[in-house]
Amino acid sequence: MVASPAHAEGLSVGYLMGRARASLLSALDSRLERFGLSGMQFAVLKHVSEGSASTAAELCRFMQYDTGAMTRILDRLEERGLVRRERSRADRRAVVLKLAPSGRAQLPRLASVASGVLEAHLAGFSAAEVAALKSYLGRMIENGQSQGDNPETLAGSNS
Amino acid sequence: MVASPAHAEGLSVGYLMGRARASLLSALDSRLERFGLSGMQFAVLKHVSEGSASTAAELCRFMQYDTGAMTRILDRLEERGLVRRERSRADRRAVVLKLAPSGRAQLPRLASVASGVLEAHLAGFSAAEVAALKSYLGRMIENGQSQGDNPETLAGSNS
DNA sequence: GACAAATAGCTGCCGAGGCAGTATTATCGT
DNA sequence: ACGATAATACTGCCTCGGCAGCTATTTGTC
Repeated sequence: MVASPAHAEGLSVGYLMGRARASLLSALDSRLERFGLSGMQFAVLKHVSEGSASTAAELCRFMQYDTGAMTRILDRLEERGLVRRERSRADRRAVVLKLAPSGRAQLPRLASVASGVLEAHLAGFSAAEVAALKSYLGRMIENGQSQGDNPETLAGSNS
Repeated sequence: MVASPAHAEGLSVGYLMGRARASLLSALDSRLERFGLSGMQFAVLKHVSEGSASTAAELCRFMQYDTGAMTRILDRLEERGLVRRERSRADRRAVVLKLAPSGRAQLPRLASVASGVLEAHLAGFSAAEVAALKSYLGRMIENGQSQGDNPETLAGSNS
């Protein structure tokens, strides 16, 4: 009755994604531990360094992250002297984020650790397989966005 | 030196997995909300019903879940009359989990909601693509297990 | 049989993310 | 120019998962 029962079997896709993500995250955290950083803190640092976002709000939109949590992460990064916060003069609500010298100095090492973790998890993957994986995940995200807003779209179909 | 730099670009695989999983989870939670259950509670209920695990400890191993958190989830499920806990007579430390009648009655509806959410996220996927996705995730998990234990395996390769 | 080690389940504590509320500043309509 | 609306960043509050510690029970060793 439903589209294809083969898809659903046991929600295993969800479990596998959770496990794979947890493995990636905990490996990253454990390898960054000796730098006193969490994976999330590193990710923020990296985005700031790449200029993906210049303010906290942009960063939150870009990373789909809570603004409160972001404030606290930036607190830590600023305490440790890795990031600087400056009130923007163009928009005095906004805080401009900049990499502090210490952050700039440490970033390459951190980035190499992080990419090492990812490489290890993708060991044995061909470039085409990585691309396929990314594309699948992207499609799932898109599907989820279409669905997430209108809860009545899916009715649970049958008994 | 390392396998392929192309893999690493921006850790995007990690981000995509996080987003895809978050989308799946939040959709499941929001659709289960009117039943007063979280996605995690449903997952436990389902495993109990399928006999994947008959005790809390087995359930924790099977789902890679914390024992303390499991206790609290089972508390809720028992309060709501969906699950029964019985001290095992064979091993008086263990608690045997059984689906209560109310749980058994509600499960089909819940399961159909859950599989609907998954189906929606996998809309447009062929069976082969779903299989490939699962296989990729499985391989990442395996790679992570080999690596997670010995942190010095990966040295961060280069600058 | 007695003692050590391991296991099941539970509890308190901690850190992190999500959410609501607040003060400040921008923007838009009129 | 003025007021309504929105946006930024920050702060408590809540919940949840992970961890350490605890008791009761089982298993293994001598």
